[in-house]
Amino acid sequence: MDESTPLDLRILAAVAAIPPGRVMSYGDVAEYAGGKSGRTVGRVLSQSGTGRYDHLVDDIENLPWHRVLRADGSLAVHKDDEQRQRLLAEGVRFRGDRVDLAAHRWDGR
DNA sequence: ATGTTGACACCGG
DNA sequence: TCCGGTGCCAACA
Repeated sequence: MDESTPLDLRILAAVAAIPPGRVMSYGDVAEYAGGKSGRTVGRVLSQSGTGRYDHLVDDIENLPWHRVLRADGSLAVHKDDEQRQRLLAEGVRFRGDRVDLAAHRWDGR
């Protein structure tokens, strides 16, 4: 995955690489994928379900978008319900309405 | 070209 | 800790 790869694709690949039970913030993914800001990551994920990237990602239906959350551990505002269920199902611990980042944050290795 | 709009982040009160 | 304001980047109208 080098510089020639489109940013959108690198972001999707980074998300797809997050192991079950682990999470990354939008900013983390942006940095890991060589992007500029977390906003870009949020934009790509928001489009991942519209068919925009169906031709670029093999199993887009199975993209673990729920493992990406805000820097403070709070969930994506529009999909928070489903996101919480999916994370709980993977054993992710919550502190109230936020994920315990210290315990689940993935560094890409 | 110019303003608006987000699945964001950081800082100060 | 909660809330606003401010900075950001790219897509869109």
